[in-house]
Amino acid sequence: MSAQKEETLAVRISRSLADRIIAGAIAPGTRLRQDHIAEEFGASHVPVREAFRRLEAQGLAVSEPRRGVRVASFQLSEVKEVAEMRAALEVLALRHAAPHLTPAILSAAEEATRAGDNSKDVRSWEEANRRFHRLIITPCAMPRLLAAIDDLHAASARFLFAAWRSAWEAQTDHDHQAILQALRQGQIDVACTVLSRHVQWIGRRPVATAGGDTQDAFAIIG
Amino acid sequence: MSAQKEETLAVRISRSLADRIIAGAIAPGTRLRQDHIAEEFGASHVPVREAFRRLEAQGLAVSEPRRGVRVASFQLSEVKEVAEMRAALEVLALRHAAPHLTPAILSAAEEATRAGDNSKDVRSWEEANRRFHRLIITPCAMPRLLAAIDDLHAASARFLFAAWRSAWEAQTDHDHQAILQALRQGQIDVACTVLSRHVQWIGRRPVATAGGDTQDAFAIIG
DNA sequence: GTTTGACAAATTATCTATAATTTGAGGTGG
DNA sequence: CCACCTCAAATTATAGATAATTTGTCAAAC
Repeated sequence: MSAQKEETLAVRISRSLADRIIAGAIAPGTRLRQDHIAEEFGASHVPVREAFRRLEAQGLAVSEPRRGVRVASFQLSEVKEVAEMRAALEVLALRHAAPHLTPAILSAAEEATRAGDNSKDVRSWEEANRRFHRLIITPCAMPRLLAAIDDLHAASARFLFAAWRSAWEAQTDHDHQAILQALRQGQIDVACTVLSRHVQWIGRRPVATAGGDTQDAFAIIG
Repeated sequence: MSAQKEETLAVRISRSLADRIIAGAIAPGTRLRQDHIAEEFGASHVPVREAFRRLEAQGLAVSEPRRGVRVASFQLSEVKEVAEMRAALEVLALRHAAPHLTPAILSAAEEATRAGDNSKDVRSWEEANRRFHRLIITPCAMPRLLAAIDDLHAASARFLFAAWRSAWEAQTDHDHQAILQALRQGQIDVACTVLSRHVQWIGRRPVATAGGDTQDAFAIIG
């Protein structure tokens, strides 16, 4: 057993909570009670509080002093903000990564695109989509930039799952194909332009609220 | 007295440590020992550990499980990375802020430029420079974006203070003036172009190392 | 003179118990 | 109905204890 692995308890707890928040398993606004969570993980409150600070930094939770920590809520304006930040940073990353892209990386990215097109549910589509984006930008070798983009992808996924919790129909991703084609032909500017537009495409979808009426939900589809 | 203010002890500790790390008062690589710091602040180790997680998220400290937390080190590649990220994100922010800029904001920014030009030391120059940049982008009203830019400014300041700890000679900032002029004339594209080049200008300066020889230090001057 | 090994000291990471403060809920009285 | 009081629950923080691990020292061996 063991599997202590070099990982601290706080990291494991924060990752586990992050997964649930992103998946929508814990609703926005829900209070995260340290003692309950500590009990759930068989831990004390100390690592739980550390996990809270990590979630806060990722923008997944908000802390009000003396009033505890809640799952962060989000609105349309935040979806737009994240989309534009992703566009700016992913384009920057792609420009640096482009000279280091190999045929092997590009075919792995193509495989990820196919996996996304054939996905039966949102979760596996999101996983494939994230894999595609990560593959083509990782060779930029800019750790701070990549970490920032990862956090933005987490936020994106949260929006997506909130809107498309069920009822997902995959469609072939022409943008991904266009990006790959441009990269293969060395047309970096074209690839960057398509990528920028791609991640800023915001889908809309009517969703039933708790009150019984429907209201539009928005998410980044790319 | 009191001044409990709505702030948690961990926040105060992390801010205090962040200031010292940015100012270069604690050298890169230095171990941050929780019990020592706890004693210094008259606190216990729990809020200190929370402060560490915050510093980690800001990129000012790195943590190795079971081996503690160290002040993050940095190299030229990281200076470049931060400069490019700042360029990408500040341009995005400026585009959104531009329509909301008022004459009052622009004259406050002009005042900040003058304050920078007349600064006698790096710290006050950095303060004025940061004020200028914050002023012209704050009206974008994108909290996540502004928070990300703030963190990048902290990293920038760290590079700057490491290279120009003493011996600072101020010079009139023509870029700031050009940006303001373009904004006044509604030439947003021009302002963005100048801003992008401006924050990517990396200064170089020979600095004496502990070993006795000199080596070049680099920093973002804008 | 290095290198190795053993042992002591320091440090991290965690738990448990406890105190102080604050929030929020509920009930009582005006 | 609203104001106010009380009280339970939760957060924030302290303190002390413990196991595991890292670090540092010092002497013996090569």
